[in-house]
Amino acid sequence: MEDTKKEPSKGYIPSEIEDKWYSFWLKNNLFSPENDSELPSFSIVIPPPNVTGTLHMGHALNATLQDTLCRWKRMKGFKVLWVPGTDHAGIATQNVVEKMLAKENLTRHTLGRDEFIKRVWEWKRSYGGQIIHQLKKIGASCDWTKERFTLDEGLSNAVREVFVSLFNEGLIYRALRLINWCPRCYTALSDLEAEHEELEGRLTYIKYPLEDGSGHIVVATTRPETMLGDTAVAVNPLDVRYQQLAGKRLILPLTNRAIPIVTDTEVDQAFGTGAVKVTPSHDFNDEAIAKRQNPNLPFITVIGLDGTMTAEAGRRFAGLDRYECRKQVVADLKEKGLIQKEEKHVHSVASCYRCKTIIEPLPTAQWYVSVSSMAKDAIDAVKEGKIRIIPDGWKNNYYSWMENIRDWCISRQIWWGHRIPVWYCPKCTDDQGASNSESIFIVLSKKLRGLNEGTYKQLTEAGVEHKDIIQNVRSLTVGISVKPFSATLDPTSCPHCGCGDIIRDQDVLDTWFSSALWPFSTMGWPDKTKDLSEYYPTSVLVTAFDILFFWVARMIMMGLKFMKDRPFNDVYIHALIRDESGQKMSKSKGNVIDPLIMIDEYGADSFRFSLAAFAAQGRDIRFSEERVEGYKHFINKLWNASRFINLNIEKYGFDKGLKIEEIAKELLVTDRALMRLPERWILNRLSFAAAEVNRGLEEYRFNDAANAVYQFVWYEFCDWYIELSKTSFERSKEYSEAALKCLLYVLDASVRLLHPFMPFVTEEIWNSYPHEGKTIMLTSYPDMLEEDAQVLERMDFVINAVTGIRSIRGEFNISPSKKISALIRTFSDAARLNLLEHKDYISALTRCGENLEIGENVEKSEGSVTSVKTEMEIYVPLSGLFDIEAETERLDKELKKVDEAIHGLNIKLSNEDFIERAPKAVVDKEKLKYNEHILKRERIVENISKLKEIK
RNA sequence: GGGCGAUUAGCUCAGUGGUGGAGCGCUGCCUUCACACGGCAGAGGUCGCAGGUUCGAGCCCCGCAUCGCCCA
Repeated sequence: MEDTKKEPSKGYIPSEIEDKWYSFWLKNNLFSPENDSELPSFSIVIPPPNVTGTLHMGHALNATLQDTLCRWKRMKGFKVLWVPGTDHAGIATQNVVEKMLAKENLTRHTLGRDEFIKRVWEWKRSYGGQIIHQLKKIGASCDWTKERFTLDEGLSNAVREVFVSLFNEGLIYRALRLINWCPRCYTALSDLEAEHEELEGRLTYIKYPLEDGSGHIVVATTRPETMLGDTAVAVNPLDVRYQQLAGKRLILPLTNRAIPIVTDTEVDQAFGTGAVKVTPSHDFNDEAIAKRQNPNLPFITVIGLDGTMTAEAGRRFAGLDRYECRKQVVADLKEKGLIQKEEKHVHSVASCYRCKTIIEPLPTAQWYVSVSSMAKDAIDAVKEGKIRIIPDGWKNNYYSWMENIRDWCISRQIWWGHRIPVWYCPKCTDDQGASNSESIFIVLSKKLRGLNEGTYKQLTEAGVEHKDIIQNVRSLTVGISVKPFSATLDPTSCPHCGCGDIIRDQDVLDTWFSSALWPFSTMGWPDKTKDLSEYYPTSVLVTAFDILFFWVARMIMMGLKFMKDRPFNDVYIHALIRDESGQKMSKSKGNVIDPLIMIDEYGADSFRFSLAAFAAQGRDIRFSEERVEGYKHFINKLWNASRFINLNIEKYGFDKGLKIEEIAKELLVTDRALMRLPERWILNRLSFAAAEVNRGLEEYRFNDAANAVYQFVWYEFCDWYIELSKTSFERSKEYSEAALKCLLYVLDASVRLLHPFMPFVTEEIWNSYPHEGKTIMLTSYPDMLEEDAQVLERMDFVINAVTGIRSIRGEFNISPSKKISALIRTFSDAARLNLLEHKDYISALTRCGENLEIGENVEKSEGSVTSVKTEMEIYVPLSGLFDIEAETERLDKELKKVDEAIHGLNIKLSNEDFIERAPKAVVDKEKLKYNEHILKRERIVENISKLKEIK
C-alpha cells in the first residue's frame, strides 16, 4: 500500500493498478477461506479448462461470473472456497506432444510408453496450464493453494476407487460392439465426442443381381465402399414391392459373395428404393439390424483401424484409403453397368470432436459404464428440486438426454490419462475351456525372437519372455471371452490361478471420467476430509451449456453414486459468446477475440463488467468491443467522481484522518439533522440500488445487477447528487461537512457494491481514503438501508423544476453559460414549500442565479416560454429570442401528447369491466393519472389562449 | 425426423399481464472550476405475421414465416 497516497491521475489507467492489487491479495492470502470460522460456507469448483488451453472468451465469462459470486459472498459474510485447476485432456494433450515429437522425427511408439508419458509431463511443466496465469489477469480469487489437476495423485486415487467400485458392482463392463472410431487419433470415442454435421454428399444407387438370375434389387447408399462388407440387403416386411423377394439371395457385386434378402421393420420404405444394404461392421443401424436377425448376420470388417481397407475387402481394394476405395468401387461398378444413378443427398456425417476426422464406426472391444440406474437417480435429483438448473429451460434438455442415454464408452486407445486398472491372466481359461493365451493378441513395438506380433501363446512358445512382452506391447487385443480382474492396488498375480504373468489393459480412461469426480475428488475423496464436510455439496456450478451432457450430467451421476449427495445445489448455465454478427468464434474463421487483448486495451475491470452486463440469461451473447469501451468510460466516470470527492475533502473538508466507518456513523447518526433533501434522497436511491444488485446476484441475473449499479452511480450519484452537493460547499461549514461526508459515504458504498464486478479499481479507490481493515475484500456488502417514499416525492419537485428549465434552455439552444431568469408558479402547498426550500439547488443547476422566482401567484410575463408540469408551471422570459409561432407549436405538441394520454385513459376508465375486474390499486392509479392529465390539459389550453390574445 | 430458442429503436440487446427500456450510434447547444472517456437537451417503435384467452397482451395459448442451436 506504499504508493496509494499518491495523487490520483486525472484519467483512469487500468495498467497502473491491476497487477499491484492482485499481488497484494495473494501476498495476504485473501483467497483462502479461514477454515476454523463459524461462517456459513460457499463453494465453487471451477470447470477445469484443458491443460493445453489458453484463455478464450468463454473461460473469461465463466471465470468472471464465478469470481463475482465469490467476492460477493465473501463480503456477505461467507467463508468462500473456489477450487481451481485443469484437466489433463487426454487426446488433445497427446496430440500436442505427438506433434512436437514429429518435429524430432519421433513417434510415441519409438519412445515407448513410459518415456512418452515422461515427455508429456515435461511438456505440462513447461507449457501446460498457461490458462491458470491468465485467470489471474482477470482477477480470479481462486484459492490457489487448492489448485488441482485431474492426473494428480489424489485425483488418480479417486478415479481408481470409482473404477474398481463400479467394476465390482458390474456397472463397468467390457463389450464388443460398434463404436465411434477416430482413425487419426486412433482411439474409440464416446457418442458425445462424435459431432454430427449435415453435409451434402451423394446417394449412389447400386444394382445387386439376384442369385437366381431373375433380375436385381437396387440399393441406395452414401458409402459405396462399405458394400464390400455387406452381409445382407434388408427390406421392410410391409413393403409390397419386395414381399415376394424376401428370403431370396443376391450376389454381392465385386465380391461375388451370396447374401440374403432379410426383412426388418425399421427399414424406411421411403428412403432410396426401400431396400437397404446391410453392413453390420460399419454402420450403427446395420449393426442393429444384424443383431435383430436370427441367426445374427455375420460381421465382415472391410475397413481397418487406420481407415484403410482390410484384406477382407478383397485383394483389389485392400490397403486403399476408405475414400480412395469409394472412387474405385464406384468406377468398377460403373464399368459393370451396376450403377443405376447417382444423386445429390444431404446426410449427417460424424466427425471427431478433437481433430474433425470423419469417424469410422468399427466393431471393437471397449469398456463401458452402465448408466441407466445412475441416470435415473440423476433425473430424480433435478425433478425433486435437489438440484436447481438455472435458467429453468435447460431442464428439458437435461431430461431428454438422460432419458435416452446409452452406456458410456470410457476406454481410449491412447497413453496419456488414467490407465484402466484391469489385468488379464494368459494362463487361465475362459468359460468355454479355451486358454486365454490364444485370445490375447499382441503387436510388439520391436521384433522379438523374429516375431512382430502374435498371440500370447505364439510369442511364449517362440521363447519370448513374459517381461519382454510386457515391455514391448504396441497394441493389445484381448478377446471378449477373457475374464478381466480389477483392483485398487496393482496386483502382482492372478487371483484365480495365482500366476504372476499377468498383463495390464493398455487403454486409458476418457478424460471426462475423471472430470465427473471433480467436485469431490478435488476435496480429497476418497479420504474423509474436512474440506468435504465443510464444502460439499458445492453451492453452485457455473458453466456453459455445451458441456451440460459431457460434464454436468456425469458429475451429478457420480456425485449421487459415490457421495450419496448432489455435487452442487445450483447449476447456473451461462450463454456462449459469439462475435458481433452471431458467429461462433473460431480460429479458422479468424473472428476470435483474445480476452487478454481486451484486458490490455480496456483493463480487466471494464472487461469483466462488460461480461457481467452481457450475461443475460439466454443462449448466446454477441460480444461487442464498443460496449467494453463504454464501460471503460463508466469506470473513468467513477474514477473522476472519487477524485472530485477527495479533492474537495482536501479543500473544504473535515478531519482528513477520519475513517470511512466513523464518517458513516456520524453521518447517519450524529449529523442526521444536517442532511438536506438531496442527502436523504441519494441515501434512499443507494439503498434501492443495493437491494437491486443483491437481488440480481441472488437470482444469477448478472446483467440486472450490473445495470442497477451502473444506473445508480452514473445517473443518480454523479449526475444529480454530486452536482447538487456542489452548492452545499459554500453554504456553511456544517452543511458542507455533511455533504462531503455523504459524498464519501455514497462513494464508499458504491465501490463496495461494484467490487465483485470490478475488483481492481474499487480496491484502488477504497484505498484512497482512510478506513479500517486492509482490503475492500473484507468489508461488508451494502444492502437495503432505508426507504422513504416521501423523500423521493419531494425530490421529484426539485428534479421536475430543474429539468423543466433545462428543457427550455435546450430547445431554444440557449448556451449553458448564459444566465437566464425563470419563474415557477406552483399549484399546491407541497410544490411551493419544497421548491422554496430548495431554491438554491434549482438556481444552481439551471444557472438562474438570483433570477428565480417561486410562488403561487407569480405572473407570467409576455415573451415567456412555458413548460406545464404537474403541480407547477415554469416560465422563462426570452425577450429577444421569443417566437410566438414556435411557442404555440410547442404547446400544441404538448397538448396533443396530453390528449392522447387522456384518450387512452378515457377508454379504459369508461370500460365497466375494467372498473369491476381490474385490481383496485390499478384502477385508482389510472384515475389519478387521468385527473392529473385533465388538470395539465386545462393549463396548457389556458397558456395557448393567452398566446392567441397576444397575437 | 424430434426438441429447444430467437424475432423489440439505425446497430447490439434487456423486458417479471397494467400506456415499451438500456448501451452504442444520430441531431442541437456547451471546453461549465471531477470527468470531452464529459454535460444538457432532443429525434427515433404498427414489439416478425395472423388468430385466441383476458377488463387489459411485447409478455399467456394456437398457427405460420424466417434464422439459429441441440439430439437422432
